[in-house]
Parts: sequence; structure tokens; C-alpha cells
Amino acid sequence: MILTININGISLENIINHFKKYLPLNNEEIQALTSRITERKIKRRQFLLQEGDVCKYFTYIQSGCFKMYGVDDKGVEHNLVFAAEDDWISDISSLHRELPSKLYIEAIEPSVVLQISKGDLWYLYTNFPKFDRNFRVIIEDKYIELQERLLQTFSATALDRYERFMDQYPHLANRLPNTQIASYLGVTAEFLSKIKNDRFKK
Amino acid sequence: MILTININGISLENIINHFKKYLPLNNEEIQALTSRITERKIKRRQFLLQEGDVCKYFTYIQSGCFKMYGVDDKGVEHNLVFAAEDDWISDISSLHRELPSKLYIEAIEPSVVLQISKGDLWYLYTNFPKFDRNFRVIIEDKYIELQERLLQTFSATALDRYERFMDQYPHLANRLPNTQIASYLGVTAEFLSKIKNDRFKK
DNA sequence: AAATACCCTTAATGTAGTTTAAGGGTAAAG
DNA sequence: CTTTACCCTTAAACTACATTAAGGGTATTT
Repeated sequence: MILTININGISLENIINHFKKYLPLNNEEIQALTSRITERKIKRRQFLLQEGDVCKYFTYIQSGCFKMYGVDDKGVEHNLVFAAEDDWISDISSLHRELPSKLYIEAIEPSVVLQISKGDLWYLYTNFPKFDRNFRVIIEDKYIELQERLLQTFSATALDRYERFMDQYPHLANRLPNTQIASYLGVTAEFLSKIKNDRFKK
Repeated sequence: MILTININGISLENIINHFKKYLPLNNEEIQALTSRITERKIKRRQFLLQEGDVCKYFTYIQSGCFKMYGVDDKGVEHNLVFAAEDDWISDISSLHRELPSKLYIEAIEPSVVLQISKGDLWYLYTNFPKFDRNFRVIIEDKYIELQERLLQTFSATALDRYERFMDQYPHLANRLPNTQIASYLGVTAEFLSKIKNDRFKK
């Protein structure tokens, strides 16, 4: 059978296909999910979350690109993650504990997102265990990424980390300015510029 | 009613209480879990996992303490996590993907662990959704910890990170040698020694 | 009791990455 | 068409941390 994949004018095809990579949703689960989703269009430089706010949503990105970052006491931004189309972004710490976030989530490009509120997400978890399963696997994959990155940060040079980033995230590499990549790698834009240049001179 | 909490001479009280912090297990779930658990006594310096091995188990620590670390191409160890009693440890990446691990898990103290094999864990996930839920929350908490640590690594000095570690993990702080803490903080033991001393001289 | 293996510290020297400052490029906004 | 705002690069001085080397302490092994 074929399902309607536009409800209230919201295109839901992407998110439904997204879950097919895990345990695919049945019609009842799709209905439960899609009736709890809000679509938002986000402009470049617009924030989904700012320091001090409590994070209210788990956000699926239909199109566009976001960065989540913290700002240190000198005012320097440190990018924790990028997330583009068909990915999730949220400050899970703030969402779970309902405490003010220390982070910002900001659009790098004009974007369209689908958001689920914490209450709705809890409803889905409680009534449809498949969401527990799917989000367990999603978060496990993110945990693995983060752990590999932490190890790299300790054990590899900035150039190694840069090359690995370019290999691992080709869909991000060519649309992000070097300032943002530098902040993700944990170096200044000046230093990134230097090591990229040194590499060619060899 | 009161359950037997020793099966085949294995003390299961701790792990059952552990799950009470999340969604507590009912008798059927306890039975399913405990019949799939293997107890092992581990000596100091003994490995649960070595680089090149495929990680086969999710491990609950009854007593003792472990470190998980990677070794860089210069042979230097970098501690990713410590885990002590009433905590879990595993290389989730290797466990999931069934690929050789790049990490070591080594006992820092004589320890007793309860292990669940990947197959048994998948059985529990499939037949008792509560395990999906509980492990989702467990891994989410670990993700939050890791994310905070990564941000700190970028934005705080080694002294800040040291003081924060001592505050946050008092149950680890006083039983770990400084060499191990230095490796966790991402600095050399020599430098840690220096900054601790500089602090007092002020 | 001696020997080995860790562990902690101090200090000199070396280096990866920062800071500051400056100049030039390109895209968006008026 | 000009202005503003980012973005990228170069280069010099600076700083946080690494490396090497050495000495002393304490626990574990022989």
C-alpha cells in the first residue's frame, strides 16, 4: 500500500525513509510520529537554540545545515558538531535535564527542519518501543563518532584531523568556510591556513 | 515478593538495582537478563579487550576499575574513559560493527564483572523493549558526558580540566595515579605535576 | 635484602598552535 | 556602484604544552 507522505503540506518522505535505515516504521507509528511533527523554515544565521535557553526539541533536518557550538570565556566559538540534511540535532543534555543550555545551534544555510517536542518524543518512546530502539541506535552511532573524534584530538596533529575531516564528511567539506572547519578541528583559522599551505609546499 | 538474587553463585543484586535507576525490570526481565550473564574475575593489568580484537561483550562492573584507551603511532596511551563499580564499559563501535577494535580495556584494580554477549544483548533488545529504553538512556548519559568533555578540551586549560575532573569524579580521583589522570586530560604526567604545583605557589 | 617496576617531581630545551596585525578577495546590502 | 561584512592568507612574537633527562620515593617481586 502507498501512504500519503504529505500531511498539512509538510513533506514527510525524508524522515520516513530515514527510519527505514533502522527498524522501519509501520503505518500506525508513522501516523503517531507525523501528527507530532512541526515544520519550520530557518534563515541563515537564525538560532534553534541559544545559551541560557532550555532545549525543547529534537530536530530533524530536511534540508540545509547547522552547527552546534559553545563559547568560551574569551568569546571564542568552538564547534561541537555540524549536521546537514537527513540528520538530527539537539542539545540532549538540556533536553533531558530541562536545564539551561550552554550551547548554540545556528543555521549555516537556509534550512527546513522537522521538530518533535520533548513531551511528544516521550509519548512516542512510551507507546511505540520501536522509537526507543531507533533512537538508541542513532545515539549509539553519534557516540561512536564523538569517541573517535576525542581520541583523534588527543593523538593526531591538526593536519591529520583536517584531512580526516575532509575524507569523512565530503558533503560538509565543500560548503563550510574554513573558519568553521578550523573551529571544529580545535585550531584557529590562521593556523589551518598555514598547515594547508605547508602541505602543498612539500 | 522477594527474588533470589544469587544465581549459580553470581551476585546479581547490584545490576538489578542498577536498572532501578531507569525503568526497573520485572521478574521475567530479570530472569531473561540474569540467565544470559557471565561473571568473570579480572586481575589488575588484565585486558578485557586489546587492539585488533573484536569486542564481544557489553560489560557491567560489579567491583574494581577499568580504563579504555587508544595508543597513537608514537606508542603513547590516551585514556578515553575510566569506569568503576556500577558502570558499563565496552567498545561500542567494535561491538556493533564486528570490526577489530582500535582500543584497549584494561583493569586498573582487581575487578569482578558481569558480561553480556552481543547475541544475548540483541536477544534482550528484541524480546524485552525495556532494554532498548534503558540502554538508550544509559548511552545518552554517556554521550552527554563525552560532549561536555570535548567542549572542555577545546575551551579550558589543563588546570581547569584537572580541577573539574577531581570535582566530577571523586570516586575515581583518589584511586588513580596521576599518570593515568594526565593521560585522560590529554597532557603529560610532567605537565600535570607542574600545574598542580604552580597552583599552590600562588 | 636486593632488585625491579612504577610513580612523582624538577628543570632545560623544543614545538605546535595562538595572538595580533595587516592586506587583499569576494559576496551581499544599500 | 559603493559600502559593509565575511573570508582567506602571511608573518612575527608569544604561550601552553611536549620532550628529554635526571633523581628520589614506594610498592611489588625475587
